[in-house]
Formats: sequence, C-alpha cells, structure tokens
Amino acid sequence: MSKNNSVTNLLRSELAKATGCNLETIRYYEQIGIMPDPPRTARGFRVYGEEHVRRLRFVMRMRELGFSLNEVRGLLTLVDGGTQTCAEVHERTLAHLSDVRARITDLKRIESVLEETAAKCSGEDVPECPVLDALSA
Amino acid sequence: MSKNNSVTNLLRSELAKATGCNLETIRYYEQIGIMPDPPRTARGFRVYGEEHVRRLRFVMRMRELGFSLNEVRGLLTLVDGGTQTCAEVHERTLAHLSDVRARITDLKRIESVLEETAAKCSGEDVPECPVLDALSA
DNA sequence: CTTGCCCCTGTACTAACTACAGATCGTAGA
DNA sequence: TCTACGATCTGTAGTTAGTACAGGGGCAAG
Repeated sequence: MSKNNSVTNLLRSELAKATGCNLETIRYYEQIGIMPDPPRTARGFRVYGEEHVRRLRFVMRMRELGFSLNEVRGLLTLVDGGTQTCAEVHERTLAHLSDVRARITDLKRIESVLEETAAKCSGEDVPECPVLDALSA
Repeated sequence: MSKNNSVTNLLRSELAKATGCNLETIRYYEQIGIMPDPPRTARGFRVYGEEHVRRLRFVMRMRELGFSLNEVRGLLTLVDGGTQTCAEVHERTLAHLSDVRARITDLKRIESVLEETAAKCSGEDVPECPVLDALSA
C-alpha cells in the first residue's frame, strides 16, 4: 500500500511557480472542482505531485485556447473517464474551432468599421466631431 | 418655461423596444451613470425623450464595436464636454483599433493550433486520445 | 522574545449584464 | 364594489474567471 505515485512534493507556491499559474487561481480551481483537493501536510499545507502539475498545465493550455472553464471541465471528465475519448474530443475541438472562427469574423467586421471611422477624422482640434456624428447615426 | 425639448415620451419598455436594448440593461446603465436618470411621471414611471434614444443608440453602437463601458463613459464625457473632441476621439479610436487587431492575431494563433490538433485526430473511437496527449504536453 | 515570512481561511471586488422576488398602482371585468 | 391582471417599480442575487485583501497560525532567525 505504499504511495509512490508522486515524485515531486510541491507546495502551492511552488506549483504556481512551476506552472506559471497564479497562486490564488489554483485555490479557485480547487474550489470549483477543476483541480482535486490535494493532500495536506500535518500543518495543513497543500502538497502537489506530478499529476497535479500535468492536470494544471492541461487546464491552462485549454484556457489559453479559449475554452471556458465549463468546457475544460467537460474535457477533463473525458480524460478521467477514458471512454471513447478520441471521437468526443475531436468533436468538441471542431465545435470550439468554429466558435473561434466566428469570433474572428466578428472582430474583423469591427476592425473595418473602426478603420473607416478613423479615416473620416482629420485629427484636428475641431469641436464638431464628424466621427461621433457618424457613430451616433 | 415650457419644456419642449423632447417630442416622444417613451416608457422604459418602449425605449427598450425602440432601441433593441434589454429593459434591465437600461436600468443598469442608469445605475452606473452611463445613462442619466430620466424624469418620472406622477406614478414614478420613467419617461424618455429623443435625447435618451440617441444616447442609448450611441452606447449600444460603441459596445458593439467592442468598447468597454468605461471607454464608452469616456467617449460620452467627450460628447458632453464638447472640447477638442475630434482629436481625442481619433486617438481613442486608433487605440481601440490596435486592441482589436491584437485580439484578432491572438485568435488566429488559437485557430491554427486547434486546426492542427483536430487534424491529428482520426475521429475514431480509440480510448487513447493522441489529441489530449498533444494538448497536455 | 519578537519580527518576518509563508501558509491558511473567508470574504469582497471586478465587468456587464440578467433574473427574480415582492410592492404598488390603475384599470377592466364580474 | 370587489377582484384580478398587467405594467411598472425597487432591491438583491447570480453569472464567468478569476484577483485581492483581511485576519490568524506557526516556525525560524536575529
């Protein structure tokens, strides 16, 4: 019954340093169940192992890619469950991809409106601003 | 002393319908000072005029263009103040434009990562998922 | 022995709304 | 006249993804 599933024993601040994740964010992830409650030392300090590092890195990567915490939660249950994982993951990746593409399209529209707007303006110190008028219309 | 500065007298629900803005959002904008407290009827109902419609439309347009409520607040003080407006507006528009462009660049990076990731996956029902492995790494 | 540091906990704050509970008021129908 | 309905009003809480701060405990060095 010897527990040798974790090699490194990290405190919370060390996990934060190791992953680049904010200290408080780790606690937050534990509160909402994205990260498991880690074991504690006799003094009550959280102790993390390799598996926590891996899981947190995964979460951070997914967040970077724009997945919401709920989506990340979903992906994690796939990881944890391990059943027909690949097809599901593929599907969710594609769904998220189309989401990202929609946001890009949206931002491009905004970009061109802002470009037009800026072009209309001479940049001089005129009290009457054609840009504001254009935008209000 | 006759007040004829507003032609239309709209209730809140009518302002909402006229602008497409959510009813509750209007109250919220009043709470945070984006919209002014409107005059009331004897029964305490809010009454809006043309100037409210115009202002709310402006706010909505700016929000659509991705300005934060704080930025909108700033633009509104320029509108209200009316001093050296144009140069300032030009500047803020450009600042926001570069912001939008940065977000586009970011999303494009995410897009290509997701594309690569999805391409790696066959979409078959394999329990071991190369995508998840790739994403964790 | 006291100062400082690191850890702990709980709570409040952010943005930009949305939603719901409970009060009131005027009018329309029975 | 009584009651029900619809519209408005107010205040408060929930959402997402964290960040920040207040207050308490224990260990170690000076």
